Formats: sequence, structure tokens, C-alpha cells
Amino acid sequence: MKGKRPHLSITDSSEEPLTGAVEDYLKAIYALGRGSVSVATNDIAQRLDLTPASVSGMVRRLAGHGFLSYERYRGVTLTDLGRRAALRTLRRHRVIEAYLSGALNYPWDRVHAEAERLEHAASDELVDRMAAAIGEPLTDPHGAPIPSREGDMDETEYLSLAELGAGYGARVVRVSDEDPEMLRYLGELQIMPGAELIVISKAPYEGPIALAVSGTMLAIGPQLASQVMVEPLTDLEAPAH
Amino acid sequence: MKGKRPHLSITDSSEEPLTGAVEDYLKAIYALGRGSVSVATNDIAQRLDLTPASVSGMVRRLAGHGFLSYERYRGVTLTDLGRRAALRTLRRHRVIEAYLSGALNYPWDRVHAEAERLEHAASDELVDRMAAAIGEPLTDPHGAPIPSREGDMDETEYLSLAELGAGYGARVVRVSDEDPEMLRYLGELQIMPGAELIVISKAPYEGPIALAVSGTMLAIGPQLASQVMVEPLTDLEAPAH
DNA sequence: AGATTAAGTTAGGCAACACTAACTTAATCG
DNA sequence: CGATTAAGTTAGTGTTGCCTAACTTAATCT
Ligand SMILES: [Mn+2]
Ligand SMILES: [Mn+2]
Ligand SMILES: [Mn+2]
Ligand SMILES: [Mn+2]
Repeated sequence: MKGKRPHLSITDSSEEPLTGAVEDYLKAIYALGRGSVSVATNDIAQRLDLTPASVSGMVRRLAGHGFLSYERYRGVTLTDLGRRAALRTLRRHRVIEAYLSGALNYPWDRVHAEAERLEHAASDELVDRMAAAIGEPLTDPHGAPIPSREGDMDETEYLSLAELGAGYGARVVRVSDEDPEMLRYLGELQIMPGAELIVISKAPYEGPIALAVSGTMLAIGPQLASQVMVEPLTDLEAPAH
Repeated sequence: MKGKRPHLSITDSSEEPLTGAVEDYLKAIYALGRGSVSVATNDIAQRLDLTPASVSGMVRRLAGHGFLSYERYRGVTLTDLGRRAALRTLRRHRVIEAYLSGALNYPWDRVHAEAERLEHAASDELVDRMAAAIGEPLTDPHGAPIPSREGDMDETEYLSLAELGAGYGARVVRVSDEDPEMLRYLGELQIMPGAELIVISKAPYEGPIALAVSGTMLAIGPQLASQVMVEPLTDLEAPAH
């Protein structure tokens, strides 16, 4: 599913700026509901590390401002206005991540925390300059797609590495950001967007998954594997035996 | 006058982060009192575009946190703690300005507004990376000195162009930022840090000041000239006649 | 259906920051 | 010295955004 309103830029809204808290709420709701599904109070609270009571209050205010529709006890859905605001913040976040990584050599496990704050302070002009300076990238350092200025975003769903059968080859397209420790570990293993790998074997009962990553053999748990999104490689599709 | 505590970095304070409002107050008080002189409530209010009542309230809180000493009706003086916090924000601000200008080609009349927000969101690591990326500059794009990580800053006082006598040559060291319109005009005239000029004549009664700037003749008013800080050039010191 | 539980909401509070209106203090001037 | 004025403060209010404690609603299970 693609974004709407192809001719109305998400960066030219002449309204007063939103607060950082509001932007983070909208971003969280977008992430949880992929922009259209109804989202539960508790899930928002967990994602933002707030109490459900706080979310109840904020959600009422956001509905009042037209960012979402809200029926008590029934969860929350972004309106078009809310969706555009969420995508604008998401674009900022990911452009900033990509810039920090590409232009300032920022390690990929720390760009998220930095972008989480800068996304609320950077002007549209700055974000555009950053994007231009690194060649208008289509994804952030973790492989997440960057929404266009117009609010369109590639929402292709990928398979997780945990779902890939033994014998299959795949290219890593995206890993979950947010957990720096995990990112550092994945980095050590060379499991990052663009890397190609082959699933050698999968032990049963949630057992380790053996992989070949750029020539090296290694094994990871299924929990970690579920955080790695991959695209199967057609020319390696046949199980090795 | 130089900063103090040469061995205690201003960027390694492990305390909880200050709010943007607090950082802006401390920066304003530092700018108005050059870090040591007592500063008036009304002046802070004017500089931050707030009412004096708001400043009275905030100033009491800041004193409570040990950032300044305060006696009712008597103005305010930064403590060492407050001065260090101010210098840290000032360093961030100016490094960000220099980076935007040097690395992203940001026009010099807009870096100030952008830095005014980013200074509260950028981490120390980011500021350090920015400074390193552009070669650890000593001044921002307007010629203002950048405090060191340790909190030392060059506080040399310069002559303003309005005070320079006819016939003298000088190098521009610094211009006032904050007014984008003025900066754009000065830029057109090539009056910017590093530029060399000669005062051809000064009309009496606040009249126009005729200048030669890199070969071009032009005239500016004394009000504008007072915003341009210069360093007289010894080899052009003798009045032209 | 009735009881239990999970999810969500309300009530009441608090800290940060801003405002206006009204008052107080200090400085100045005749 | 006393009056005027400028500077500064207090009182009271509003918004944002968070919390805990207590309650209500909806979903589930026997
Ligand atoms: Mn954020
Ligand atoms: Mn990311
Ligand atoms: Mn600021
Ligand atoms: Mn500047």
C-alpha cells in the first residue's frame, strides 16, 4: 500500500509546528497500525515507555486536533492529517539517520537515538539538504524505506530470516533498529542490509540457525533471526540437497 | 578574559540534561553579562522575547538549581556551574552554525535560527563529530569564537567599524548574527569575516561611512557599521592623507 | 449467565513554562 | 523630602505532558 495525496507535499504544511511528544505519538501509532489499522492504548504506551493513563489523555487531545479518530475503549486510527504528520516525522528520522551514518560516519547502533531527538528540531530545509548531500537515499542505515517528500513510502513486506527454509539464499534488506546492542552484534556478524547469506540448517524446537554469511559460517537464535528481514534470492532458491 | 576550570570538560557532565528553555536562559544571561557582570530581568526578557514576569519566575528556579545567584530586585549573576552550562550551549550553537555553513552550504543568514533549535537536541558526540568534520574551526560563520570543549573562549574585544577613523584599513573579524536581513545585505556588500576594507571617509552627524571593500566603493550608515567588528591593519594604519 | 481478568479510563496531582493584572521596590528629579 | 516613574515581583491562570490510584468496560472462561 502506498501513501496518498501525491500532489500535496508533507513538508509544506504551513501550520504551527507540532511538539516532539505529539510527533512521537503519531509516529508510534503509524508504526503499530501501519497507518490504517486500529491501534491499542496499551501498545502505544509500551512502545513509548509511558503509562496507559498518559496515553488515554494524549489520545483524546490528538483526536481533538484531528490527527486520529478515537472511540473510548476501541483503540485509535490515524486520520489522513495524522498519517501525513507521521510520515513527515518518519522521513525526517530516516533521512537524519542516513545522513549521520553516511556523512559523519556515525555508527549504525547510535543513529537511532540521535535521530529520535533531532527529528523534532531539524527544519525541512535542513532535512532536504541532508538528503541531497548523500544522494537522496531510498533507505536508512537499517534498511527502512524513507518516505518521499510527498508522503509515499514503499511498504513491501519481507520475510524474516527465521521464516526462511534451510538451503535458501537471501539478501538482507532490513534489520530492526532501536536496540543498539543487537545492532552491534549483527554488525560484527556482517548481517546488514545488502549482505547475502545462505541458510545452512535450522535446528528444531527453536534451535540455532546455521548460516553462511559472505563465506563465514555462524549460527544465531530464532529470536534474533526474526528481527532480520530478507529477500530470497531466486538464483539460489533450490535447497542445497 | 579566559574561561576557568581548564581540566574539567564542559561536555562530560553526567547530570541529567537541561531543558531547552533553561539552556536559552543561561546563554542569554551569559551574553548579556559576559559571564560575570550582573544582568537585569528586563534585559533577559527582551533578549528572549518573554515578559519580565516569566523571567522572574524562571530566574528563581535557576537560582534554586545553583546556576546563578539572585537577589530580588538586584539582577542575576551566573555561578560557575551556570557559566559552564552556558558555554557548553554556546559551543554547540556555534559548532552547529559552522557545520551547517561549511558542510551543507547553508546560507549564513539562516544558520542561526536552525542552530537555535538544534543546540538543544544534538548530543556531545554529534557536536564533536561535526567539529572534526570541518577541521575544528575556531569561529562560527559570523566570526564569533567557539568555546573549546574545556570551556575556554577567546573574549578579545574588537573595535566596531563605526569607531574606525577615516583613512584606516581593517580586517572584518565578526558581525552580529540574529538579523537575517542584515546578514544578507552585508553578504551582498562582501562585508564578512576575513574581508579587508579601508575607511575612505566619514560624514559628520551620523552620516554615511564610505568604504573600499575588496576594490569596490560603497557607503553604509553608522548604525550598520556599529554591528561590524574589525581589527585595524597595521600596514595600512597611516591615514591616507 | 456469572465471575474473572485484561484493557482502558477517570480523577487528582505535579513540574515546567508561559501569560496578564496588580502590586512593590528602587531610582530619580524637582 | 516627597512624588513620579521605571524596574521588578507576586498572584492567579492556562497548556502540555507526565504520574499513581481507583474505577469501569469489554472479553473470556467455566
Ligand atoms: Mn522522537
Ligand atoms: Mn532506522
Ligand atoms: Mn536555543
Ligand atoms: Mn553565529
